[in-house]
Amino acid sequence: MRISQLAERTGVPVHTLKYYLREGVLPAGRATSRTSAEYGEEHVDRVRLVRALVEHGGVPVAAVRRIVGALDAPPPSRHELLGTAHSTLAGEDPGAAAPAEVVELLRGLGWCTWEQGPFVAELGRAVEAARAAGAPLTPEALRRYAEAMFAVAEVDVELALGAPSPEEAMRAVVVGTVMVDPVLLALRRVAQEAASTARA
Amino acid sequence: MRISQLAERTGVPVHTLKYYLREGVLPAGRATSRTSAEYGEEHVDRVRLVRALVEHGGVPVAAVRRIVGALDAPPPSRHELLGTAHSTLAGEDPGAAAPAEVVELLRGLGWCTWEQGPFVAELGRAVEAARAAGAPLTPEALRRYAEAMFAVAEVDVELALGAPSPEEAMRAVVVGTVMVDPVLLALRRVAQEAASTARA
DNA sequence: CCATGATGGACAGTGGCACTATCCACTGTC
DNA sequence: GACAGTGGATAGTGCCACTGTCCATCATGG
Repeated sequence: MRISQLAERTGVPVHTLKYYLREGVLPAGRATSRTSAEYGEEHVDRVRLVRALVEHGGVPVAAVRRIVGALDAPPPSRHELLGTAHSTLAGEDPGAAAPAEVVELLRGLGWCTWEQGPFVAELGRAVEAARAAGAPLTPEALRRYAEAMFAVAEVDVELALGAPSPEEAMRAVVVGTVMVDPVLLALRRVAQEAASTARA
Repeated sequence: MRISQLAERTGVPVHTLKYYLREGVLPAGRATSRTSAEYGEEHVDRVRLVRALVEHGGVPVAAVRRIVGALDAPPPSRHELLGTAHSTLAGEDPGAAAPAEVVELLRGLGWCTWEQGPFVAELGRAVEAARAAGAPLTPEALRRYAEAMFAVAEVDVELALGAPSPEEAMRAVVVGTVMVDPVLLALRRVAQEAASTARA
């Protein structure tokens, strides 16, 4: 199919598709001449993925480029799959070391995590910011939040392990992580109403 | 204290403080003359809150105005507190009705929720977007995510109920909801590593 | 065979947003 | 009484995701 048909199929304007091609988040079609190229179903999927990440996931286009790059690269073994996915999603440097409270929390929970990794540092920043804003985030509350999110992560891991191929697993981790975040936050709000009602 | 001292205390440039005054997210100081005003500790707290919401919470300044407006308004009874906080945080219209799957899920969980509310609709959109992006979000996985987030919400509600005053409770709900979101997402990533390691 | 319109490519422009800079009249302070 | 600080207004900056314009080239219907 030609670019105008790809635009029609996906509902994305031709101009935006050209922009995606320029930015490297959409692979070029198979050139049939110097002024035309052929696009396939994989391009439709890719466009849908990019739109979802940018629009609903709030991911910057530069990060989308890294993500789709990771999806296109030959996926490593399942062991390093999560590491590859995470380093793709983190992108930034850790910046500061994790505060003692966070490290202690993780150790107390018995989690085997990479304490120098970007997400532990990110967690430290987030906790600090919440406290600075005046949120009543006690260590006990944090521990219970962590246990709940461990249950979430177990589902994540099972979904990834259930994927038929390494490619699918990679997609499950990366897309699942980014796109399920808003689902979890919406569930949290709805659950707050339910929990509040249950208390009354 | 004067605006320059407020800037020094908070680390926010005077120009930005003037911008916050213009945008109505920072109340004016007590005018001591036509060219000077006196700011107090409550202004320091407010600036820290605004910075935290904008910088770490990614909240647009227009939404911050609504949030601080809700914090300043005399808080209603504890029963309607969550509703007030949520309508402040939602802002937007529900848009579309929630899909059948989501409504069914909530009923199956026995949650007493307002099915026409903005967050149920938001949840529907998020689920749809995740599926469109190719995330393997099975109904069973969604159910387990929901249960985990219910545990999160229980902590939220307890923190709010534990607040000494309605003002504090309002702050706990609004700030806690917005600023703890990044904490939860960071915990999810860290927990993924831990859960993945535990499986190996 | 040729007019017409689609295509790929380059590059500048748009709109939203969170600031940030400039300017001005005025005033508290040294 | 100089002078930096203040409030107020207006305009500009940088980032980012597009979006509009222009052009040479090419596919295709009449």
